[in-house]
Amino acid sequence: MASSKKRIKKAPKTGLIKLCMEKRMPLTQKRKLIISIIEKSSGHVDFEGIYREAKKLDPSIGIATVYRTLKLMREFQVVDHHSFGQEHKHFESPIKSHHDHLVCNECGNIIEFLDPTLEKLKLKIANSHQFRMQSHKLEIFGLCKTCFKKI
Amino acid sequence: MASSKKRIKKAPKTGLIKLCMEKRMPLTQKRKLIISIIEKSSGHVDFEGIYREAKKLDPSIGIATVYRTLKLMREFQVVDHHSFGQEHKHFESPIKSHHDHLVCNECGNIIEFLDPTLEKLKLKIANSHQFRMQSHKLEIFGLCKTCFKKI
DNA sequence: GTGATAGTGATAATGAGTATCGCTATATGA
DNA sequence: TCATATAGCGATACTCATTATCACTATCAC
Repeated sequence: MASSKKRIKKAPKTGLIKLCMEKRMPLTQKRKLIISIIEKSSGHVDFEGIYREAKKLDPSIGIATVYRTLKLMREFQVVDHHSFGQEHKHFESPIKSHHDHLVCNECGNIIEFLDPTLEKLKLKIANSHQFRMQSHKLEIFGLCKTCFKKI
Repeated sequence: MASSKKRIKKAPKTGLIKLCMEKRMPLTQKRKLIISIIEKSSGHVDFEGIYREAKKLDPSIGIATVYRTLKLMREFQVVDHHSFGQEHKHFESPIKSHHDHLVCNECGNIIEFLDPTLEKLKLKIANSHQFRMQSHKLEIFGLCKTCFKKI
């Protein structure tokens, strides 16, 4: 019967853990471990990376705990997650010229637009980072005219 | 033994089918059906929508054929597919302020950037469509400095 | 026609993510 | 200090979208 605490209530710890406490997300040693991994990975980590690192630091940790903690963190809005892959794919003819999208969070409707200033700016930004642009994608999420009126 | 042709070589058909022929993608009746569904859906369709419509127009069509055709079309670059969901999630601390991403297609590295002009422009575009912006995401894909030099 | 080959539908397999279950650790109260 | 309630845990069963497999069919070149 060691004294491994599962529910921690204090400890002013690092920024992200502090944020979790402020948002009243219940913390445990395992959760703190996962949180610190996300925080330490100064840029971006995917599930695989988090799980591998967590397993290394605490081999007893289960895959479900990592998934659960990430889900919990999303619910408490203490992580952002970006997706660079594809999930809910929409197909369209490439005969149409390039355009970007306004996606309504309420009705799911998609409005296409093309803004020449924006296109130029994208290229300018890439160039300023000595980055060779091949493709690009901008999505603006929010409420369309109709849904905004309803709410 | 009806005369349902499976491999079509001519017929100057619609724009998207023409594009397929130009790119030498082998066409069949079933494939043409799927292609026409994508083309007709003037905006965006997801798999579910394509399959439902295809099944309605030709109940004998199998789910595998729809998946196969879409995959083939991607390989022949005759469709664009956008994803508004999330697949390969990257997690990061929200303590960091908003920023966009340059994603290297070669090494997978991600460069963060923030451009005030861009941020203003996003809002301006949303407003011009009477769209209430809640969040937004810009990703520029291409080659980072290092990978560009290598190639 | 005859074989060779590509396309097809049904279905098995895969894999990421989630739900379930029995067990453990913690907190609270007597 | 012990008892009980409850949250968290790991293992694993399960789900569901997508892909691979397989036996069969249609088409093409001859």
